[in-house]
Amino acid sequence: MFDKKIMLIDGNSLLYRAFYALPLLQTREGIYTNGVYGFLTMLNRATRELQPTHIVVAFDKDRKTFRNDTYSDYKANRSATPDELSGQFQIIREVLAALNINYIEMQGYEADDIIGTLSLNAEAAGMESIIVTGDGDSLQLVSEHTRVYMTKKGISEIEVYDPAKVLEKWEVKPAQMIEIKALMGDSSDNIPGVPGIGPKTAIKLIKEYGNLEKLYENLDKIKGKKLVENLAEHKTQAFMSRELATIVRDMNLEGQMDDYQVQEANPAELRPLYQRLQFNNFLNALQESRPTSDLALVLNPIEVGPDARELNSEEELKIVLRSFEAVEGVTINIETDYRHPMWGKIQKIYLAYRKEVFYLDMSEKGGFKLDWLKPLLEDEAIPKYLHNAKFAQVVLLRHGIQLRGIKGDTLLFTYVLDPSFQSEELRATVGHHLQVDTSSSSTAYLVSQIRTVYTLLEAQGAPELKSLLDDIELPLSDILGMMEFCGVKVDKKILLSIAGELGERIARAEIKIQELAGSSFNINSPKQLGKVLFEDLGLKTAKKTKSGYSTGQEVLEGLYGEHEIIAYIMEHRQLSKLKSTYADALQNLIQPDTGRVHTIFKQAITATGRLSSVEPNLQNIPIRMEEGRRIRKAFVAADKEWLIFSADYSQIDLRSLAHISGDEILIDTFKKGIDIHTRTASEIFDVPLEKVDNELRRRAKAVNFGIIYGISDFGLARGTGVSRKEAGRYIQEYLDSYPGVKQYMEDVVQFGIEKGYVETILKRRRYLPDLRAKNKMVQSFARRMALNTPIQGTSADIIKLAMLKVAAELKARQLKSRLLLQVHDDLVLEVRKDELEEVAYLVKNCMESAYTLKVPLIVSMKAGPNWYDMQNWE
DNA sequence: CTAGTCACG
DNA sequence: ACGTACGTGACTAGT
Repeated sequence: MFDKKIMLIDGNSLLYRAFYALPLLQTREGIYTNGVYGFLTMLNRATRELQPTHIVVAFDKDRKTFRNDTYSDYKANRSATPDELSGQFQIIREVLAALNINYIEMQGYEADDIIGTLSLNAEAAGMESIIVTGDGDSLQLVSEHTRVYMTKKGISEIEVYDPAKVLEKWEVKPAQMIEIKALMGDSSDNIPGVPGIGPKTAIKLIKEYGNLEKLYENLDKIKGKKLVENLAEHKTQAFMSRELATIVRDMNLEGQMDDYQVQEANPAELRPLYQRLQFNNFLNALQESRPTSDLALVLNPIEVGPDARELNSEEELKIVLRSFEAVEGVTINIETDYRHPMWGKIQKIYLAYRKEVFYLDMSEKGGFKLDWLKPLLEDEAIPKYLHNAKFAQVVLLRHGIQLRGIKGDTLLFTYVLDPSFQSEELRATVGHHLQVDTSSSSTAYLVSQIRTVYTLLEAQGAPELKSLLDDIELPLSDILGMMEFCGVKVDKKILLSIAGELGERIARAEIKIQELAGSSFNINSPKQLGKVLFEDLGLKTAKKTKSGYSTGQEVLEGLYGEHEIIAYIMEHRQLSKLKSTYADALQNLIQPDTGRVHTIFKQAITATGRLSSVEPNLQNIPIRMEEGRRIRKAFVAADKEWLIFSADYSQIDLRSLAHISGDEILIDTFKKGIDIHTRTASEIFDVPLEKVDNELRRRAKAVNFGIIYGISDFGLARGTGVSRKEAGRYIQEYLDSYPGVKQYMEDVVQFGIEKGYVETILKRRRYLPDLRAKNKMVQSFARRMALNTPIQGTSADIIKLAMLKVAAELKARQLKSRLLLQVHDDLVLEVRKDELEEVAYLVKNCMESAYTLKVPLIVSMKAGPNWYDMQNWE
């Protein structure tokens, strides 16, 4: 008896759990797979650990696949639609069929009911049951021969419940779980319970009285007036809740227990399925392994090893290094205590060579000297593989070590293959490409897999992407590393004085605002401000957000004439933004010993190929408004010998568009050096160039922006202030005037629909599966991205090329001047005064010749003692 | 940890 | 009928 073991899987809860636990995973064809992947991983793990003789998966048939309350979370956090979750249920069924695992669903019943019935039948047949689930509903089924195997913390941990464990956690017998639920309810299952009763009270009451009947018999003995009232008032609801919570255990199921015996899977069916889902590791397992059972086909045992071997002395290291064969290269990973290369202290270094991983304790007590590694790190001839090489490079630069011979970077490789993949984490990257659950993998294992991932990607990446990686991103990474290490000098005294002044003005505005409002409140709270404006002062409400009145700039501008207070609020907003984000925050990011701030340029974040900048973000230092622009006074040159120098592309996005679209009029305009917005105004408003006034030019400028962004009449109306209809006419006029652009817009969308991605001049891709979405809104979002990405991305490509040229030229001429920042169309350098002329000439040249477009690239330059006081330079 | 707001290209 | 301009990061309030 009880030597047979049936595994009863709650398909809904498990897939649901997996879906949320894993980052949204999508194949290039747009099939969502994270839920399926997580489900299979859990199935594997459970099978491996439990060794069942029988398996069944149960699905709900009458219940919605997800709940209303969580749907809104889901919508807010994930851009997926419900279709994509239910789509995954269908895929699971297909996979289960190929695995020859039975699944059951029955109209009018939930998965729990099927499981409840089967576990009872199993017991009668002398079998042990193990229920695999992601939620606690089935705890009531626990008995001597029925255990619950429940996933926790997403899917990474597992807890096994037997009667003792239930008692420990819930202080009652498994059968009493329904009484608890009857009182506390369960919003996810739409069980109301009794209001005001949560788990604590429910447990207390059931522990004392055993069940609802006894509880209500003794209602007069219960303490707490409100509690008794609630219990009395909701008596019917409590009993109804209990019924809802009770799992059916006597369904009429046709199958015999032995129908569910573990069987051989069908590789011929599995293979195309895994291919379509891009489950490469499962696929490999299919091809390579000589399966001992069907489940070995899905199983991909989590490899935790190899364990790292610790090296403690220079001698040991030398012996190991001697065994390295230069050509094969070595994998390196550096861990710091804080994830900023200029602030963090090195804690551990991992080296991996072939199958071995070595671990160096770099903490104080470890006593390992970084200098011992210097010969290895600086040797150009030893190829090195890293994940985020720039981080290691900058950390090492701080210790006077030049990391040379970087051959591969899995972060950048992952990015060029698919810029939408969001994660800088090595763990996530390895998990993503090798399709293994790395949640419990050791760092040593992850480091050992960097090389594996790199080789895998080399095998599957298109050649033009490999070239984008090797010729652009990898060398650029080195330049960005030097820029980060160099940093920009920031004068703390200037920031302090600006902050002081702003503080006073903010205080004055605050007093005035409170005077006018007649109450004291926090102006920085949109919620409180909305109340004051629209309730206390009774201003007419224009726009709403999810959670209340909108108090954004646009709304305030609309209210400008309505009340005196508005002007002060706008002033307060502006000033407190400047103070908190710039004047105050920047001070804390100055490195005390050098007086410089060291941003991190994120090279693998944006979907279009641009860089981004963090800690601090130096790509959004104010410039448009004079008030904020003054912040730039604090960004100063190193000393009297140096200048801040800035060179920016004029209209680079529109030039990219001219090139990509080949539109004759756009090309003509740029070739003749005519102001582009004036020309556009002349075209769409049908007036001669010299008759274009400021207002017409302003509108035309907005139209040009609209074109770049993937125009819509609504958006343009907002940008210009004209009516939506009027905006629609502008667009029509524009497309008639620029037929090349119109053609481009049609072509790029068509290309995107056919290939699944759009691309830039350097063949950088952005996958847009949503172009084929059924949901119109989702689709038109994707359409705008398809229109914008080649333009923005091409401009990003061009300035990256320019940076490579500039850096190479500065180095070749052995100039001391250096790149500091990139702000999308702007390069900022720190230039020695005696090099100014040469540098200006060289930078202009490199930028203008970075890539030969069908139109000229024009660069304008400025120089000065700080980032504010700049004079044009020619 | 999210939403609202606002700084930049 | 829907509800939109593209791409970022940081701060604050409030759950």
